[in-house]
Amino acid sequence: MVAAFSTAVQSPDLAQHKKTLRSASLRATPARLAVLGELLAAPRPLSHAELVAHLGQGRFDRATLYRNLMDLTRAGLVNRVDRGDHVWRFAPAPARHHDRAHPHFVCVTCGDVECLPTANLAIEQAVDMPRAVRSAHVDVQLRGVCDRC
Amino acid sequence: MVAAFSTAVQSPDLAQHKKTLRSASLRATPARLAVLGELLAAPRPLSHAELVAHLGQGRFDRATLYRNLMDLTRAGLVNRVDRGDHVWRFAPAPARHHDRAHPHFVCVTCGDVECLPTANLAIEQAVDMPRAVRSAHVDVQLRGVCDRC
DNA sequence: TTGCAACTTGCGACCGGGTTGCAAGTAGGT
DNA sequence: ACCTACTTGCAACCCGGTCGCAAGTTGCAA
Repeated sequence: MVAAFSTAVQSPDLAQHKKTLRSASLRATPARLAVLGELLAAPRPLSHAELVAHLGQGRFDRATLYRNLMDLTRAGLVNRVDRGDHVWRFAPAPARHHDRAHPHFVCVTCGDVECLPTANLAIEQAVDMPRAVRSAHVDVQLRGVCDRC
Repeated sequence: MVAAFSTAVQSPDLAQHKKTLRSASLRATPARLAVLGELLAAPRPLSHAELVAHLGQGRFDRATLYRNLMDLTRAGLVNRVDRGDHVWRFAPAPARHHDRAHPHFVCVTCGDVECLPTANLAIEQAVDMPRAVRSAHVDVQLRGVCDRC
């Protein structure tokens, strides 16, 4: 009964996150749910250290949090980004529309990544450019300070 | 006389590097000259660890090499770049033509940075884009694999 | 509901890049 | 040649990132 009760009162979010994990073939463990929930609730990408500060107070080990971040990243539920300060930050993966190439706006202050519409960028080709550029095999990043920062 | 002799036979490069350092208000110490020479001779940006491997064999301390890399970077003679693998790499600063904005091609494999002509990139503006993009306060990076890699 | 294999966790330890304090040594202007 | 400010070597430290292992959980299947 205790188990049944606690299941009944768990927040809709928690149930949703559980589904998300299971559909990614990941077990829904407390640590995993906490990590996912924390990342989804955070206003910006969190570093491993920040996550440890939030969830590590005797609740979860830093190695556990680290491995969960890796699991979520490998599963594609979370993106690992580098703001440029040599610290990995983790953000929930945005809705999948990455099948088609498009430029990204990367905030150099908060590390946030924003997708820009494909139509808004054009590159004139020239023969002396790297092959990767000519064949459009590049990730286009506009790096600057976002509106919030 | 010994001093005079060794000065006489020093390579043209060495003399040039000495000038470079002095014009940047940096003392021309052996370690500094070695670091600058190594970076200029290298075909690609070197990490601190690589530099230690090349020059550290009993010749210079890793802290010394580290501080010299920092000094050169601060002085603008060297650029510190991040390939994305969380290791700083140092490359001699290219001839200054960075007064006007232009896109960069960053090789995600070797870390090399190449400047592209301004005219070859055009960004269509839209009202819902970040202010930084609209005001062109962004560094445009095309990230891919360069021709050599 | 129970059983069990596979997966997770906590702990402890390690690694390596990056960084600093301090005392001894050196570059270079005068 | 001299003197001062800048450099060096050494030794240590910090911290993010990782891993091995034994104990604890999860969730499929019976």
